[in-house]
Amino acid sequence: MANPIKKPTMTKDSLFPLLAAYVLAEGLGQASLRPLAKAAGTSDRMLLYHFGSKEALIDDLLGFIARTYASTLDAALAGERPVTRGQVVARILKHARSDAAQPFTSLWWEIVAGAARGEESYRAAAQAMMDVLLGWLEGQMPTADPDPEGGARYLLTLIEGTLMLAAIGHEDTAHEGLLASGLLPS
Amino acid sequence: MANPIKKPTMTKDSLFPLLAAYVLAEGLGQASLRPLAKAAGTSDRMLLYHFGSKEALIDDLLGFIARTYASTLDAALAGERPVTRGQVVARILKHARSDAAQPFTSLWWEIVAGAARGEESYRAAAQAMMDVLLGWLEGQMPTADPDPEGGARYLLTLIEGTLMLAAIGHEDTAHEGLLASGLLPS
DNA sequence: GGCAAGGTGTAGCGATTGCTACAAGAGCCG
DNA sequence: CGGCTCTTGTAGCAATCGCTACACCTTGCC
Repeated sequence: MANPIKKPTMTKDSLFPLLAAYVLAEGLGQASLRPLAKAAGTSDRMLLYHFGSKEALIDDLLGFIARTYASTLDAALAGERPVTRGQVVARILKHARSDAAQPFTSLWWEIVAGAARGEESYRAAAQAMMDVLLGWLEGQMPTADPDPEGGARYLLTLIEGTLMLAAIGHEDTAHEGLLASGLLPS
Repeated sequence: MANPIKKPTMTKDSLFPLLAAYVLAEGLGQASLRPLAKAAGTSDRMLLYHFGSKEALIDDLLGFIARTYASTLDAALAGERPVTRGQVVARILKHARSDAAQPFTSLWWEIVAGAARGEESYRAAAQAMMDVLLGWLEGQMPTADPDPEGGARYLLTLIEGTLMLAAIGHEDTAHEGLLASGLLPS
């Protein structure tokens, strides 16, 4: 019943950044307990002690990553409000293609795949991250935009399609599609 | 040096449909040799005999699935040529959301995730399937369309973004995005 | 018939998986 | 001090992984 009797040298919160770094670098497919533990400087035994099971660990970790995503976005996408929808799209795409965002982009498609397979925590994490991005888009829509809410959703759809095509090596197709959309200056 | 000395009761080509059915139902993550063999009515031993290694098996199987995708699309999407771009989008989305296409849609995101991680055969399969879809789109663009090639790429991007959002439970967002695009009748 | 070669089953190997049993250290409260 | 709970390490288990060694059977050719 009593709470903290001993100072733990290692808590969930201190583990999350290291675990997330490993998963971002190696992918969820490589996220077995022993490699994860090694990356976090602990043992599989302790990971299970803290999280109860691997499934719970992944759930928590996806939540952490989704939360981290929000602050990362804010920090990376600061700047004055764009004037056109095309500038909004260009800013997002430039960020998504940056080296800093690359590990996250790889992980993103694994999360989508898990969500598509019905894994609930994957779906929750994916939804949370899309909510963040959608919120950012809504806040960045040009002040003169006739339909900021619908426009943000339209741009989100287009952006995610672009990123998917880029992920499979169809970036040219995506680029030509964006040109044809009239959003980007030719 | 000589070729077929004995009639094999089981060839690669006779295995592909059963293997593909298993992967479509269970996902690539569950595609271990023994379950695959069981689904195909053979043994892990024989799968390795035919394909050499699991990696080669998956490579071949992804190729088969990509090839199958083409004929499936043709069969499912027959019909008279649409008059508007919106009708093209609506037809694809209706098909993608059908029960028949659901297993494939789940598998699709696993393939994308593999491609994003740099797996070459995943990327090849994903590119092949997008080529097929793009080709179909180009052939279905309205005859009066001012820019069929660019328009097809634009629609492809929008469609894939919509499917991704739907896969993670953001179908409402995608639908509102499509409405705001002006392609669909409200 | 004999022989070589392709095809197939059985058994198993070493590695890795998630997880657990057991014991021991560390700090608090009485 | 004595005990109590929290924390941690060591070992190990049953299952599964991809893959292989070995033996056997069939089949076609000479």
